[in-house]
Order: sequence, then C-alpha cells, then structure tokens
Amino acid sequence: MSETAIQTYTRADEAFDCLQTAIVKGDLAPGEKIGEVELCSRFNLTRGPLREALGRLESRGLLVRRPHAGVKVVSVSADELIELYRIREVMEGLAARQAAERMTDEEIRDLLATLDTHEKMIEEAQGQAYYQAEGDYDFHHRIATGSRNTKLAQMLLGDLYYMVRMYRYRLSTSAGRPHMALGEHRRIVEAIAQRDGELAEFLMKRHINAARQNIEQKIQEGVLTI
Amino acid sequence: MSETAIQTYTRADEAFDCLQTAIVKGDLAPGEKIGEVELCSRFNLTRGPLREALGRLESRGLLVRRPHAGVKVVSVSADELIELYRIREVMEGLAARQAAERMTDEEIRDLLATLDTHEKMIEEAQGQAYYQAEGDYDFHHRIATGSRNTKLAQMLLGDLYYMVRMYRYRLSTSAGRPHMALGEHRRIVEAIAQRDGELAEFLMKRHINAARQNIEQKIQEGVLTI
DNA sequence: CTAGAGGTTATTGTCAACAATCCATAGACT
DNA sequence: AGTCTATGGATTGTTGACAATAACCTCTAG
Repeated sequence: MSETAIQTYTRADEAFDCLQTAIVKGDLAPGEKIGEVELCSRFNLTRGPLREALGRLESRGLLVRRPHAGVKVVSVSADELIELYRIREVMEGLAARQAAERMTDEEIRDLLATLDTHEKMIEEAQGQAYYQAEGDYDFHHRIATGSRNTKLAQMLLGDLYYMVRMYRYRLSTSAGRPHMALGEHRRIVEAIAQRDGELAEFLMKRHINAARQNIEQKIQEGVLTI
Repeated sequence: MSETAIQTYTRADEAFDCLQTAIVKGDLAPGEKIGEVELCSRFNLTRGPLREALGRLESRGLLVRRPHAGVKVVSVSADELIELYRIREVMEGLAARQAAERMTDEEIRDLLATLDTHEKMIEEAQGQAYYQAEGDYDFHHRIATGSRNTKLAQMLLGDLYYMVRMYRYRLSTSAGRPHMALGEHRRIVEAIAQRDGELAEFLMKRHINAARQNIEQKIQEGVLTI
C-alpha cells in the first residue's frame, strides 16, 4: 500500500477499489446477485475494466462468479467467520513474532504513539464502535507490515482483513470490549519493544483468541445473527 | 477444486491455467518482462480474457504489472522463499490440527493409502525427485482440504503452494530427504488418526520447519543459487 | 564524449459491437 | 393440475478496433 504511489490510476484499479469498499461497507449485500451492466452504470465504468476487477475480487474470495450466470457477493456463515479468526490467530502470531525481531526503533515509537491516539479516541467518543474498529485495524496493519514478511503482509492486508472488516461494518459491534483490547495491545507492543518475539506471538494469539470467543459468545446469545 | 466441475470452461479460465502452469513450470522465467500480444499468440488467446487472467494472477502475487509498462513474472529472493516456509509452518500446523478434529474416517484411510503409494513410488524411482515432490504435494493437499476450513484451504492451495511449487520445479531438488519426510508424514497421519489435534499441529510444524532448515542449509552451502 | 530533451513507436488501456450461453416464461402433454 | 419442454429474452463472454501513455532512440548542446 505504502510502496510506491501508482503513477497512473487505471480504470480497472478504480473499479476494483470501488467494488471492494462497496462490498466491505455493505452497500452490496452478501448473496446479492448483481449484473455487470448494473454495476457499470452505478460506478460509471465500461465492462472491460469492470470484468478485470471482478476477476481480481473473485480470486480474493470476495465474490463468486458462475459462467453466464452472473456474479454474487460472497455470503459467509457464522462458522466461517470463526474460522477466519482461527487463521488470524496463527498468522498474526507469526507477524507479531517477526515484528518483534525486525521492526525499527522508530516504527515501534510510532506504534506506541498510535496506541495513545487510540486511547484518546476511545475516551472522547464513548461507545462509538467505529473509531475503535479503525484504531484496531491500524494497529494490526502496522504489525503486519512490520513483520517484513512480504507475502504474510500481503495475505493479511489483501485477503483476511477485508473479510473481517466486511463483518465489522455489518455487525458494527463485535468490538464491545474497547478498553480490554487496548490493554492487550499495549502488552503486545511492550513485548515487541523488548524484542521478545516469543512473548509477542503468545500475546497476539491470545488477543485474537479472546476476540474470537467474544464473537462466538455473542452469536450463541443470539445477539449477532448472520 | 473438487467442488463442482465447471460446466463451461471459459477462455479466461483457460488463460489463467495456462499462465499459472507456465509460471510454475518455469517456462516463463522470473523477472522476464513479457508483452500481452506475445502471450496471446503463444497461447492462442485474445487480449480480453488474457487481461482478466493477468489480473487474477497479479492479485495472487505470481506476477506484477506496471501500467503501460507490461507484466513481469515475480522474482522471489532466497529470503522470501524462507519466509514462505515460515508462513506454511503456522498455517499448515493449524490445518493439521483441524484435520485431526474433522476429517472423516474414510478420508483418513485414503490418506494412509496415499502414503503407501508414495512409499512404493519412492522405492521404484530412486532419487527421482519429481515423484517425491508430487507425493508431498498430494499429502499436504489432502490435509488442507481435510481441515474443513474453506478460507484456510483456499489460501494454502490457491496462494502458497503455487509459489512453493514454482521453486520446486526450478530447483528440482529441495526434497533430497525422501525417506525422512515420509516417516514424518506417517507420524502426522497417526496423530490425526488418533484425533490428537495438538500433536498433529506440533508434528506438522516441525516437519515444515525441518524442510525449511534443509533449504536454508543448501542455500548457505551454495548448492541452491536463486 | 556524455547528458539531457524531444519526438517516434510500440505497447498497454479502453471501448463498443457481436456471439454464445443460461434463465424464465409460456405452452402442451401426461 | 402438475411437470416437462421449447422458445424468447436478457445477460455474459469474446472479439477487434481505437486512444492514451510510457519507453526508446536520436539529435543537439555542454
């Protein structure tokens, strides 16, 4: 993302971004079957670039496409959401460990600074789940890139986070434990600052595990219907 | 992969498969800059479906595309290959654990049967690294799908394995320890058969870790130049 | 002789028309 | 009345031509 600014923003890139945010934000409901011409008029595109974008989105698993039958936004069950967190647990655990070994001192300082910002944001906008979610995303984003593991960052940022965020927007909650999460974040950063990769991995895994259990519980309570 | 056979095999799918195997087999060298018309004439395609396939391959990280500058096959450094194994370690560890919890008895029987087949193949074709590699791929493939974790299987089968196989073909070795690997495979399957997820995860992680160290050593010895 | 600027060319990005395929509706048969 | 079949319509897949952009080569100046 922060690699090199794309000189020319091609129409296909535009289509890709538009569709991706539309899916993530829920403007395109999951399971919704949608025509190509419909999408073209909606985003002011022609079918060429659109189809290219559709191909990319399909291979990222955000939508499915049956030949001659149209595209539909992927609809993920509650079970599959849980599975997503299981994957995050091991992958972000690895990211935290490698981040502890490889982040620069400056990156760690920045990470600490963002935590302070998040804390203020939470206090100011009490209960505004949106800010909490954004801060959470920022935190995990920095650790993923800090791992210096190109493919790992690519898989986390390009695949998993978008799917998770899709649910974040839809459920708007799933957070519900802002201060607790912040404390866990702090301890992870501490471990990274001390260059203790093993501990960072352990704490990160436990952090995501807790988030998973939180969601699981809410689903069982019937608060979250998916 | 074994979901539902695609009724109509679209040209874009064809292009995607052709290009993917070409990249994996090394017919398209990494770093090689290649034009679209060149590719069209090579695979008897038109540019429309080709571009769609290129988009898919780009988002899977097999090639990079600069606007107006053409596509080039991704060239991965030795370090990045090692990183790939680090990712495999945690992800396949998870896959093994979930496979132990969820595979049907029949799937486990099949898994055992394939191991026997592999053993015979190794004995027959002494040193033929190719067969060993194929058997190894089959083993990991089965466990990934056996995890019943859709996204996990998708990421392993759709992303990681293709990149690893790309190197397998190029180096043709990287195996070099056929019998040892087979023994490790057997122990993993035993753990799965006993429904011991924790042990299966541990053994799988150690298995991939050993493979990584094997490659790392060969790179240091200068046997593998990437 | 080297470095930079400008034009040319080839390659990529985009578009609109054509062909192939599936879905739905209507009709006929059991 | 229900179900199967066939035809029409709409939607997707494909194609080739057109426009825009960047790379390359040449020419000039220092």
